[in-house]
Amino acid sequence: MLISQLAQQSGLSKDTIRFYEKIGLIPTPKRLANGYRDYEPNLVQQLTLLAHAKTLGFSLNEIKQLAKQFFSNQLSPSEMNTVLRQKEQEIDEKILQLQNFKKVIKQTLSGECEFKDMLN
Amino acid sequence: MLISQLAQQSGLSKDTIRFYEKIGLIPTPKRLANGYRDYEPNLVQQLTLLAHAKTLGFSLNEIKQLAKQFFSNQLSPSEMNTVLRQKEQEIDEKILQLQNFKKVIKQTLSGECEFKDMLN
DNA sequence: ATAAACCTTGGAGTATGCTCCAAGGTCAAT
DNA sequence: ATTGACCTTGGAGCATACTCCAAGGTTTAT
Repeated sequence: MLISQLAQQSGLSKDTIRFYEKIGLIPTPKRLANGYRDYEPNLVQQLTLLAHAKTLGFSLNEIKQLAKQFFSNQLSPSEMNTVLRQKEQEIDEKILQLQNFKKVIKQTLSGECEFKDMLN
Repeated sequence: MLISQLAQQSGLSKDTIRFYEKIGLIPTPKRLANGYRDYEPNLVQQLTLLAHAKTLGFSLNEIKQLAKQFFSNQLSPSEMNTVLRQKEQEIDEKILQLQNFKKVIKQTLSGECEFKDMLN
């Protein structure tokens, strides 16, 4: 799979994909005889997951560290468990914050919001 | 309320608060006779809300536009309703993505994850 | 009246995350 | 064999969001 196709299917730009490779966020792909990058099709899903993580407020570095921890095999099963449970908790917090946002929006919809002086 | 106190209570730095004022994200505060900024205590909650929005992946510009739309009074009630319902939907999507994340984490916890080749 | 702890402005610098060349090689079609 | 559509690298440039001076004014405490 060439980079254009991967770009098109993942929704990321070719430059972005090469940039992610440069910073070690995705594995260096195999190369064809002519030097072109040759991607595994499953990278589409990985990039999609990555893009979702970004819209959820995770930085590239956080994503990188997270993936490293997950797949390094340098963690004992119990350490791995701890990392995952902790991440699960962070995600639960984000969900709570979003639900709180929804509440603010609903209050605004029903005219009960007291944040009207937020802007001048 | 002086800027140091606001910084301390909101968890943002003084520079960040002044920066947010410069880009019009928060109202320009009253000034004391000596020129010092004098903040309303309720700005603490607004800054906290803002910080939460940031960790949820909203950019300062999105937050600004959102707040503008909400409080501009240039929207008819029905337009306002449309904006809010749309935002509510975006939030629901984020919640779904987070829940999907949790699922991936749980699969990893139980050893069913197929993303092990994500990093080299 | 001098120090310590506040505040002000303007502007420079930094980190992150792309985004866009420029210069050149490859490949398929006409 | 030339056009057009791919690909490569390296490096510059850009938007966002701070972060950190420098130079100076204010206030309180000794």
